[in-house]
Amino acid sequence: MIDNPKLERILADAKRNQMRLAKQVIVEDDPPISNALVTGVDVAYSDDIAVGCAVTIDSGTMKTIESINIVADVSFPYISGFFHLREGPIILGLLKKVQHKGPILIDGHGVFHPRRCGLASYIGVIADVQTIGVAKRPILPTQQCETDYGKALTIDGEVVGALLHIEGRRHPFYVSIGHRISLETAVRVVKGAILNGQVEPLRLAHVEANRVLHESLSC
DNA sequence: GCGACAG
DNA sequence: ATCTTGTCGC
Repeated sequence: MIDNPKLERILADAKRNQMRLAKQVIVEDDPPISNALVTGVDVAYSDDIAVGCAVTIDSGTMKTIESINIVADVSFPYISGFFHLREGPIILGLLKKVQHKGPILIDGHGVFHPRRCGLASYIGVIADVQTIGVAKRPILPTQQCETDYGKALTIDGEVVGALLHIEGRRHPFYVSIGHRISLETAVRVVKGAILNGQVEPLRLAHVEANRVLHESLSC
């Protein structure tokens, strides 16, 4: 693993990097969403082996347009608030192979983060792509307020995300701006990619990542 | 000091 | 997230 003093230094550096990147996050639609293509990214693990997968679908038909995957070694541990140190490298490598351009759904938070730079924002700024954070659980306590696009999540009055309640689901999705998109549009994009109570691109990426993982595990 | 804490 | 069978609930 990594010894404590070494890890402390890495996290201190990562914090400064996150605060720097947070200032570069663009919270407007840039560019405006022009088609129905949406990409979902997920990573599956077995010890230090990781399989990342990106599935692009047409949210109008819910059919897959493109599916890419990558296998890599990952040793950095998961630490809340520093998810990017574990999953960032593999997702960045994955996106280099993705052809279709359009909003990318990331399994995690965007600006809903202690330093306003969760995995989705990190990926967005570093790769200069449109990203949206979609998580199943909050990372920080928040307040709520009603808006035209649903319940917004706020921290000390600052809007950091939105709740997306789906019928038939016990818990809501936590949607937040990743990069180059407005919260209103982010919610609309995720909403448009829902199928059977699930975010279809993320579900497909999850299934495919696990399939490839077990496949490459038996060889 | 104690508990919480994306995947 | 992952290790894992049957099981509770809609």
